[in-house]
Amino acid sequence: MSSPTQNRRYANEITADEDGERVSIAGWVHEKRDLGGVFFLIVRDLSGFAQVTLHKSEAEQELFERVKKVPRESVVAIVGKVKSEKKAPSGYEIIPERMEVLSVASQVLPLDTTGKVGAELDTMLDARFMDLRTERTKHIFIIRSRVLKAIRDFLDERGFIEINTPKIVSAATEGGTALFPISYFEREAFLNQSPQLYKQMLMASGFDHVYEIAPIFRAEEHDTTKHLNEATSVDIEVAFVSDRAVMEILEELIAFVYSKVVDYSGLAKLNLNPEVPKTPFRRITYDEAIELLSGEGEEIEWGEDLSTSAEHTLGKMIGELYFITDWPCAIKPFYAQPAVEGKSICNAFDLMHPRLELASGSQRVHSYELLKRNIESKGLSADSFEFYLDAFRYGMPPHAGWGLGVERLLMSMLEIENIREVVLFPRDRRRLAP
RNA sequence: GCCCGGGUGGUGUAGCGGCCUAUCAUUGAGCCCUGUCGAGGCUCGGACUCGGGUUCAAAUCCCGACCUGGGCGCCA
Repeated sequence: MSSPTQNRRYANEITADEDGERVSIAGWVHEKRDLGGVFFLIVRDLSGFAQVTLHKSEAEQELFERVKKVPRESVVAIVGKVKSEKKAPSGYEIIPERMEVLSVASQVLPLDTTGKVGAELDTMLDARFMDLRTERTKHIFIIRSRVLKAIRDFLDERGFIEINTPKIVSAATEGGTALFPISYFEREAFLNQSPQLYKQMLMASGFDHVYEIAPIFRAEEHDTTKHLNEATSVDIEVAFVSDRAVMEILEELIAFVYSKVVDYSGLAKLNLNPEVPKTPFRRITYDEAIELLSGEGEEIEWGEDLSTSAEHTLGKMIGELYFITDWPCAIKPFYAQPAVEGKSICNAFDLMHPRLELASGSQRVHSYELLKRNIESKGLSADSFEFYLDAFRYGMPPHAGWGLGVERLLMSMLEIENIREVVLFPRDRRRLAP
């Protein structure tokens, strides 16, 4: 006897046109509906659902009893004949000849996979393997995959080279966030907070368009719906261009990603109907942002970063994706290029969604002397940046770039409130397993 | 880190001093039913986070621990 999973088909590939043909499906027992004389077994696979139908009077008794007994969420392989049937949800059903139980599921289940009863996020994450069997969660991660593919397609198309930089780094970093220390043989090392220094060093190498999609680690003890301790960042760096050029790449990329998501049929399962944002995105300067906020009674002192409530207020006023440009250098990293030498405004920008910040970038300092001065003026030691600064001494072109949070992009596109929902196995202040 | 909430069957919830032998739904076990698609009907099983206190009486009030949701801060 052949393997029951040989020539296995997906549920949504089978059509009523195949009436009478023998097919093989495999998946999880989603639901069982026992009507007495007729029994329906709903089998779920990646593609969707297949209805397996048994009539008590026609089916082989032993098979009928076994099908009735198989616990929900068990893994089964079914071989049977396709029957065109208008009363079946997808226009066809399968009249089984064989059923093999490949794995019996224990009862009772840690959460409901049919969507009848909800589950709290914590319950979902504890039983993520099962949560992924629900339609909603499954589609979130299929969309995530499409988003990442769209990003790669877009950047590849424009001649970018994909790079991989180290995730274990020495102490020198751009500052700001706290790092996770790790033991590296006899030395202390850290998990990287961003590929910033490395992607910039590549600008000196002649690789003048690079991108990386990789994890970043932040040891902040933040406990919010939009922060993770391990996140995925899309970083690009481009030589011989200004901040304006990389802003254009960013907005076109975002629009392209949206266009690849809106035509995904699974969006219906999330009850979403997103629109592709129009480019170019609105641009306001930091000064204009402060003024707008002041008009709403929200006073930000010049030179201070925008508070969460300021971000929300601005977001409500603008109501779409927008850039904030011309930031005070004081609240941007040392590598942000001043608009005019010696001035306090930098060629730096943030890409904002009405609910949260998605990306930030800038024109970079490419002068060795200025960069060294900037590092020192931020209270950092130039010595520990030697490996980085060296790249600026032997021919560093002007360059610009940005970093985009994949999870934040996803949660904003899909109107998901908690960032943990768009990560398979999120890492936060408390969660280290699964 | 600060400030507010919340921990009740597997899951999601109601109850918020005595009416609790704790509600409802779903899940589980079993039975009836030949077209279900959140199937329907009937029977049964299953829970008050832990420790201390107040009280004649605690799921309910107080204290502590642990877990957890949100807002803010930090941060991207």
